Order: sequence, then structure tokens, then C-alpha cells
Amino acid sequence: MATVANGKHVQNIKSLQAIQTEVQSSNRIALSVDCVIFGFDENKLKVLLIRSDLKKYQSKWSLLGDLVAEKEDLHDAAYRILKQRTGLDDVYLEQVHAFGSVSRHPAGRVVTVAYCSLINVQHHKLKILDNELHWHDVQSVSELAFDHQEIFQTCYKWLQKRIQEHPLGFNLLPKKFSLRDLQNLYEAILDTKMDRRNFRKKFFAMDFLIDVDEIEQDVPHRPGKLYKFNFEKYAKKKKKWVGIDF
Amino acid sequence: MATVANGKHVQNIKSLQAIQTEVQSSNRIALSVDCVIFGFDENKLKVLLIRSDLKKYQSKWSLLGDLVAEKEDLHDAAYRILKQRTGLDDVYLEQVHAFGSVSRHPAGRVVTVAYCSLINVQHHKLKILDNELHWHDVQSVSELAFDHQEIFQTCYKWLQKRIQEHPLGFNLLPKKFSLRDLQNLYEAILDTKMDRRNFRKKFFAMDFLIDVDEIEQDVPHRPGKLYKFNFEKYAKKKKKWVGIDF
DNA sequence: AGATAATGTGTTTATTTTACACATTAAATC
DNA sequence: GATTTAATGTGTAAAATAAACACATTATCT
Repeated sequence: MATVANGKHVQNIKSLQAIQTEVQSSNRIALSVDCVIFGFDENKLKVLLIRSDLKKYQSKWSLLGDLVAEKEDLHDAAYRILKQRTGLDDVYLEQVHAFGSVSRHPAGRVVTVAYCSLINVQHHKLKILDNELHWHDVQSVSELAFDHQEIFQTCYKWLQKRIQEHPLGFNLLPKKFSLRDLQNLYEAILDTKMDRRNFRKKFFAMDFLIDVDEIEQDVPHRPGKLYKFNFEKYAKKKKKWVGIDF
Repeated sequence: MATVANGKHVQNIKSLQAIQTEVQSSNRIALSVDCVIFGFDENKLKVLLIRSDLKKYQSKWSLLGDLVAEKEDLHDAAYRILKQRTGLDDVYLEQVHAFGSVSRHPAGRVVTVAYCSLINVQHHKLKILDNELHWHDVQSVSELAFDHQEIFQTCYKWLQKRIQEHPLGFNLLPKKFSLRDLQNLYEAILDTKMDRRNFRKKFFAMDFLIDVDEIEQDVPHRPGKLYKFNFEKYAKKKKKWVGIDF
């Protein structure tokens, strides 16, 4: 379309080459991914942290991050970084938010995209432990390096909301679990206590639990029944209308 | 911390300079922002689109985007791009998602971050109309350039969820509005019809509407009462517990 | 056999959501 | 000014959901 008389319909046309030049020669920015890996262990919510790579920030804990390679999909980078830092490769990651302040990183302009996951600490043994990688109680996390405290808080809130709307939690439990296991999980993540009877009622009403007709072993009290989550049925379900509420 | 005997606590220490080198010399990627601006006009939900800058894609519509400058905060870039493309500068933007496939853009590797807004079409006159910028019915949006269709769909779903949990909608209405205005807005965005009496009851129960003791003017039927939204009261309110549901 | 420490179940009440019908008001028309 | 029109404004009953709450049961441990 050409420019029209009244000047209202100017068209900016650029050749592919011109845009390629822009994309390749100017304004390029370091891009990183930070992984916020939550885990559940002994009825507590944990998060994986390492000592910062950066000498100046060695005394501080930081999230698992690295730069994204030029020919690497963003989510591939997240999986690669998790694998490099922990050895884990059978974990589901979800993007949460991008953080892009000019001065957020001391080494220069680095925009980072946060990815989140929830895993079962007992079932995902860490294979790499460089930089003092280990699980921290989420309650004790403070003073992380750079803006990682903000990223962590954003992801923690995201997780608390997410787990109420999606069955994320079942990846943290063994395939067969008791309702007490399930409730402990929700209580740990949401940092609250719930009524056991109403909790059970709620989950039975959702009708995604399959009774596997087994009971807990080696518990010093009456063993609970075990269930598994019906992922097939959940996948088929069309999400119900939520309703206005704020 | 030094490497310990069993090799389990290797520490990767990098000097600031070493990381600066990484950040500055390698792996830098073009980063863009795409703005998905929703508007409400004549009881319909609209979205702002332009003809693609890129000659090869001229026949297709695209979102309002541009590269992020090296010394520019991500959200500043979003506001700058919106201003450049439309002349609008009094609009609130929220980040939705980053899109980072290697091959998503024909000009090379460009990671983009989508930002969203909702504005009142009548109260935000577009000052720039280059590249055929104008409002499109969301229902008619299809075949956008690049991966913009996916970005648009993600933002549309985000908006539908968001407006049920936050009072975004009130920015689209005049300061004083009738309950019919409000319902039309929700019906347009959620693409559904609601019961008028229950809708009113719900909003009155929330108790964020202030009766301004005025009525609609120039309507060819019984005029409705006008209300304004109590932003102060909303700001003070601590968000209520939502409850597990999926 | 009894104490212990859990699980498993049900009812009542309160709250929220849904469905649904009629009187009221201002403007437009005759 | 009486009538028609096209909305607004209000209330109630039924259904579904959430919250509060107590007791019997079961396996283990002593």
C-alpha cells in the first residue's frame, strides 16, 4: 500500500534483508533461563538452589540459570540447563515470567525467563551437585543473588495458584498414594491446614482418583487406602467455567 | 568453596569479567516485544493489528512489535512500542508470555515477549495509523503473520481468565457506567450471555460499586443508574482464598 | 488385652449459584 | 395525555457447594 494523500495510511515496508540486518547486527541482548525447581520431601516444600557462579556473589544462593544459545529454543534451553545443573531430564517445566530490567544482572544486560517445576525429591536423585546444589526449605529462602528473590517469589505465588487449578501435585507423589499424602502435599505448598474430611470429600467429588485396592505398608497405625490419579479422564475433561470473582 | 575429595561439591567460580565476556560476546539474541491491545467498542471486543512491516508478509496482519533496545527495560520497550505504533501513552500493559522457538521469525532468531492491554476504543483515539493500523473484531482474526496467531490466542485466553479475577474491565468503561455497560463488556470478552439479575447481584455483593446518584442520558428507554468502581477499596482488599478446583 | 494413632465416614448448617417473573420508569408514538 | 415500547430494578425458591464438626474403625505397639 502506498502513502495516501492525507498521510494517514503510511506503510513502513522493509525487505527481509533489512530486517535480518536489524536482527543480526544491532540490539542483541543476552538471554538466560532460570529454573525454579520445587520439590516435596518429608512433608515440606523445597526449592533447588546453588551458590552463584559469580565470584562476587559466591556467598549468596541463586537459581539454576544459564544463557540461552543462539540456536536453541527457549524451552529447550530450560531443559538443558536443568540437566546440566542437576542431571535431571525427566521433569516437566512451565514458563512463568520474563524479567527484563536493564540493571538486573551485574555482568551486563541479561533478560531472563523463569521456568518452574515441581518434582518428588525422593524419586529424582540429583546426579550433579556442583556449586553446593541442594534443596532448601522455601520458608528459609532469603537474600538470593541478583533479582532471584523476586523471581523466586513470583514463581512461588504462581505455583500456589497453579496447583489449585491443575493437578500438578500428582507428579510429586508416588504412582499410588494415600489421601493423607495428597493432603500433606497441598498443605505444604499452600502453607495452610485443611479439614481432612472436607479435603477427602472434595477430591472424591472431582472423581479423578482410582482406588487401586491396596493399602499403605509399614506404617505404625491403621494403613490408608491407596489411589492413583486418572490422567486420561482429566485430559478428556473440558475445563469448567470459573465465574467472575475478585 | 574448594573442590572436595569426593568430587561432590565442585564449585564453578567465574570472575565478573569472565561472565561479562560471555554476556557481551556470545549467544546474544534479538529480543522483541509484541503488544496485543484489546479494545471494546460498540459491545464488541476488538484487537489492534497492523500490516506486517516485512514486505514478504505484507498481505498478513500482525501484532504491534519491535526489537528491544540494549539499554531498555522490557516493560519500557512495551510502552515505547505501543506509543510508536499508535501514539497511545496512557495505557496499562501486562506481560503475558515469552515465545522463543528458534524458527519463529523469518528474519532470524528473535525471541519475543507478549504484552497485553485492554482499552476503551472511544476514549483512546489512535494518533498514528501507519501500516493500516486499526481495530479488528477478535472473532475475525485469522492467519496472522509469523506465529502471531498463536501469540494472539494465548493472550485472548489469558484475558478471558484475567478479567474474571481482576477488575481490568473498568478501564474500558467511562468513569461512570451503568450495569448494562458492565455486563455488555463481560459478555463481549467472555463471548457468552449471562443472566442480568444474577450478574447484578454478583457485582453488588462484591461491594466495589459506588452509586453516583446519576442516571444515563439520551437513552430511548428507562435510563439506568450510574456507578463508579471503588478502586481504593479494591486495593485494600486482600485476595480471598480460591480453593482447589480442576 | 489395652493403649495409641491414625483412617474412614456422615450430618447439619451456612453460603453461593442458578433459574426464573413481574412491577417500574422514561421516552416515543399516537 | 393515554398508550406503547424497551429497557431497568427487584425477590424468591431450589439446587449446589463449602464449612463445621464427632464418632466408630483398624492396625500397630506395648
